[in-house]
Amino acid sequence: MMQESGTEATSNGPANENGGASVEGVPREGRPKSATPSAEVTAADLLHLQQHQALQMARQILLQQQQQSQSQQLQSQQNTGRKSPKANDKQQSLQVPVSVAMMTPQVITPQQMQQILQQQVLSPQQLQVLLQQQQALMLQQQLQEFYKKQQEQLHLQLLQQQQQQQQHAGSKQSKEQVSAQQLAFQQQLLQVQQVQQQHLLNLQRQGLLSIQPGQPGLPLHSLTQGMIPTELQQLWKEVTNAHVKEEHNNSSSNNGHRGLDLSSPAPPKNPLLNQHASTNGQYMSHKREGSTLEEPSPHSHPLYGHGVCKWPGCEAVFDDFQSFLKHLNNEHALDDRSTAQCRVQMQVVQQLELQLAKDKERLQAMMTHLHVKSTEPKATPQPLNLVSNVTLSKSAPEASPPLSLPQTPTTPTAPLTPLSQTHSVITATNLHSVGPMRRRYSEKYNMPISPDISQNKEFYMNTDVRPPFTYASLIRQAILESPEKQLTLNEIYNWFTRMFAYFRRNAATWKNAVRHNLSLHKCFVRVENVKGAVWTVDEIEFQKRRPQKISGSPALVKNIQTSLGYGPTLSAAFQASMAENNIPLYTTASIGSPTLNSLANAIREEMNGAMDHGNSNGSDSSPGRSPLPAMHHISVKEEPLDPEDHDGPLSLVTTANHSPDFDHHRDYDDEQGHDDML
DNA sequence: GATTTGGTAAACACGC
DNA sequence: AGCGTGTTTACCAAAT
Repeated sequence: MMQESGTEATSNGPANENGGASVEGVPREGRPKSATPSAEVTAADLLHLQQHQALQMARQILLQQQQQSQSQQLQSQQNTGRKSPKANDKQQSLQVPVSVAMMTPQVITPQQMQQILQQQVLSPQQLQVLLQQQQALMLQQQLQEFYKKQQEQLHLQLLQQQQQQQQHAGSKQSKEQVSAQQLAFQQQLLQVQQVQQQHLLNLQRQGLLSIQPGQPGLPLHSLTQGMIPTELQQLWKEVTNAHVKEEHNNSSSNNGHRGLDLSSPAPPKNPLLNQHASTNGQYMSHKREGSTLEEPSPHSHPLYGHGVCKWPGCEAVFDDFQSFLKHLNNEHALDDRSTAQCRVQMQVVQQLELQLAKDKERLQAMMTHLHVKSTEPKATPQPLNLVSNVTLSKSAPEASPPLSLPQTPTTPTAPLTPLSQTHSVITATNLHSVGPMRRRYSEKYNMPISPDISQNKEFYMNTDVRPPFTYASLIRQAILESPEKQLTLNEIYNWFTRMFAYFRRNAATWKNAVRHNLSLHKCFVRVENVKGAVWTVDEIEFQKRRPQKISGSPALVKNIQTSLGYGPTLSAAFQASMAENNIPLYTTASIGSPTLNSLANAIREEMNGAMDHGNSNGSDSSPGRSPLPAMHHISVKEEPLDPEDHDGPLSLVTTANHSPDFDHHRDYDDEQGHDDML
């Protein structure tokens, strides 16, 4: 395998040889090169340091403000405060209701919100608004403070530099150096300011910063809509975590040196804090799975976990179970408050049950629709992607091609990516209904299929249902899933039979189709190899296919691509070189967190959809915008300038050495004879 | 209704 | 000769 990629460069001329092309020579930044590197580095380092400092300060301010705003808001609501069992002088002195005063990370959990609700006569909506307000407020203040500080420090630094330079004022050379240095630094400053402004603007646009301190009832619709709940929680957790952290480690306050909270919510370092964070928030619990925290203790109690009292709103920490029991009997005895809390908890449970019932119902309806005889809806915990266009596939171990998109079929007649059944429930005969289903959901938005496949892998593997993807998509998927991003024809066959029960029949038919597609589509590039010929994917071409038609104007498409930097030239040389160097270009799968990826994907999907429907011919989103999803091995067929001409014979000599050493599993080819049903 | 796209079938060529 | 691979053409159906 490895030799293949290594040697193919020699064996195939046009495909790979432009690898050394100097496309990357394009300067990425417009930064003046005159400045000496060392000076730039120094400035950058300083800036970095100062950003850290500013961030820390911002964090501190945030924490203080958070406290204040929380206590203020809640005090204004009512004053029936109860002291927290937790040892926290500050907050005790504030005499704020326990559940809110202890704005530990769990504050976002429904239980606590509910408790606040019941304690404070707040409706859930009010509560939510309250939290959102606080969050927005904090963010705003934090950001502003941070930016202000950052700018101040930058200016300060600039001044210092100038002073230094004046002292040094000597030779002409050093003067030039100095001015270049200054220039670079000023540019940096400008850049920072611009980024800040943009950031604030963005936040404002999102509604994040639109809330003014005294302005009640401004929900963060856009925020909550734009962000996945987990992201929100993460964000909130980050903020509140910092809060706790600050309180706990006031002496050794060197912890908060992480990056800007907004962009890089890092997991808390302090296990204790994390433990707090996951105490009674069911959202967090799964994140801590596998840790020792989940181990059953000898003294197990539903309300006692990780050394913390899990009574809603109470996070009292106990070293031993006995003291917890004592606390439970004392603090949570049968009184009005506890009763009310219990009622609220019941409501929570009821809500959840209601939701569960609804989902079950939906599942039933879906299964009925799919003619699945499900004698019992074994509410398996969503083995397949039901709701999660956004939650990326569980990041399949293989670096599945990025750029996932909506697998929600848009057509009712779709073979439908199976929803909530396990393959064990569905038999081949049950779902065999699909005839010559030629439609191509995967193509609708240039939709790669990886999420669907990875999520419904089991299903497709075991159910004789035709996958709702085109051959081209499947072939591409097969190739991209391979470690080398290249497969022989036989390997592609094997992938098909391995991954899809459906393709274990009618081999002659679909194999022919596979071959046909490989030859027909420009996106599949045949590369000579020592061991024979392998097929690779030209991602650009793949993305190109659809929009060309949509836009109706190949020239326009080309223009756009060029303007986006993915013009044909680039696709030829750049891809090749990237592929050769095994550099992932812009694979969303390779960078960023899954959630961010999913966000990006969702956005991209939206854009694709919008463009698609909006027939904005110039918008052909995918080729340029979907950012070169996987520039895995890519070679380019001749004459890349002609998008439509795919009848020209390849310049590659087709000396197909079949790889005889490949494991031929022909397990499923026995039925080659009958090509029925298709 | 024309065009595009994908699926299927089939013929053909080539090399092993 | 048979098989696998690859190319190409033709036709049909669905979507645009």
